[in-house]
Amino acid sequence: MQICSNRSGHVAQAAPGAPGRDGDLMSGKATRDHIVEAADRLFYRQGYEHTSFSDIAAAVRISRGNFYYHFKTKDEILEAVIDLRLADTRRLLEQWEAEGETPADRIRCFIKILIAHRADIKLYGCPLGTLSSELAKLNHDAQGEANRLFMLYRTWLRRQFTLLGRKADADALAMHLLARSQGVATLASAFRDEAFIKQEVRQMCDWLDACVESAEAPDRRRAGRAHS
Amino acid sequence: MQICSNRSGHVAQAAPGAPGRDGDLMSGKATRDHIVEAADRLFYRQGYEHTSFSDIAAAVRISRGNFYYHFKTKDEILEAVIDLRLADTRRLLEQWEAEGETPADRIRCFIKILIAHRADIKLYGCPLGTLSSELAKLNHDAQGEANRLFMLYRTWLRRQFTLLGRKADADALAMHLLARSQGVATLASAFRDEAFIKQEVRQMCDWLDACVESAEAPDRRRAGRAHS
DNA sequence: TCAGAATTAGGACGGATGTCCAAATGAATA
DNA sequence: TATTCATTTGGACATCCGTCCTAATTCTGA
Repeated sequence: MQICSNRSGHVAQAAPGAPGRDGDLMSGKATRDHIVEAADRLFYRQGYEHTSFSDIAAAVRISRGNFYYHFKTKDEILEAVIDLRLADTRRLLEQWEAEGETPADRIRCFIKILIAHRADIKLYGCPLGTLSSELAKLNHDAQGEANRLFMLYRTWLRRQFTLLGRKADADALAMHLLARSQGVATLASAFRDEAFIKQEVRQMCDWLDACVESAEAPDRRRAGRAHS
Repeated sequence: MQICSNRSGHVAQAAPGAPGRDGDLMSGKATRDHIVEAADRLFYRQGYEHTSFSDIAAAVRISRGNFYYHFKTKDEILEAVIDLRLADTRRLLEQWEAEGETPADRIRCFIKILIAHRADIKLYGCPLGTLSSELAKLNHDAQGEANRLFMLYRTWLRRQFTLLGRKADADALAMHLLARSQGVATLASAFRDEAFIKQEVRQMCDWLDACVESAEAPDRRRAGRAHS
């Protein structure tokens, strides 16, 4: 669900007094990071297969041949991009963990990420879902790695729902919420409709409130209708 | 939502006494249809960009050069595939219209298509959603045409919800249901989980029942919680 | 300052792709 | 049978892609 780079700085170890455009002076390790960041953005916006080495090279402003020094194959770049996203996601989840006081608050953080990234979602869909389905069609080896991103959110949400008092169906609730987010992203992108995102986010928040209610009063079966 | 060819026959004008495998004798127009059908299936399973002329040619068992006679460009094949899917979808919707006695029954037909095609969805996702997001990333001209597929379902569902007595929010309900279907397909494919499909379909049916209830008793605001 | 390592640039390569064409084949008609 | 048209074939083509190599450049430490 995170949209590309919510990493802190751009240059890891910025060289002193580098004038002009960003990344003029990049010391060793930084170039690799630049490549991965540019690939991350391009894979999201254009798709993995439709992004060529030249595209990334042009974005980072290095020569095409330079890639071979940092990555042997295109698959290695994909792997690095996925690792980057995994790390970013872990950081994001930790942040929510720290910010939200109650489990419901934290889940709301998850839901509201659709709002925060609505402009990108409208144009490019969800970075998780679109990458996952592309790799599925390519029968790509990294498919399993990419789906670990989904798994990260799934287990995190499951824990939140468990803490909420819905231990029995915590995983089902996590999957349900993930699916709804995915669906919202897909349709918002297809219809280029940001308002739909807001509308559905409101409903998901309402649904979450109902979950909390039914967890607090487990004998009250009526509220379970929303999610058996 | 329809999964590839639910068309009636395979060969349009079958030559008499054609033995062996299907499509041995194909008379003129039939070859074009064969190409489109094979492309339909391959675009769904491998994606549009990742499917080459050679792939389709091998599937139809014609020479690669033969394409130029039937289609000038690859885009033209895509266009034909989308047109085919549009026609199939229209036929499907008409069928549901005839089969279902109540609007709720007809909407249930829509929901249950996830069950009917769960094996394909698990492997390749939803043909609408995956094509839509692929074309979005390619910035392909046919993107608008592809999204007319979504529009077909949207307007059909909207009409059903209107007939159900939910005229005010019929479109929102239609979009909501479309989004949930998309999300279910995406996650079922990512996690290779057919059981999840069944589980979510059950919930969608429950949700539909709640919609019917709240439509029959519009003063009863409590039920609206499921979908404000 | 200078040698050696790290990094980058530029291009060669084989293969695959979409496009396009001329010749061959087949079917139907006169 | 001879002619005409529709259909199919196999391959040429220019281009792009991922990969890989070598030479140049830059950086680093003694």
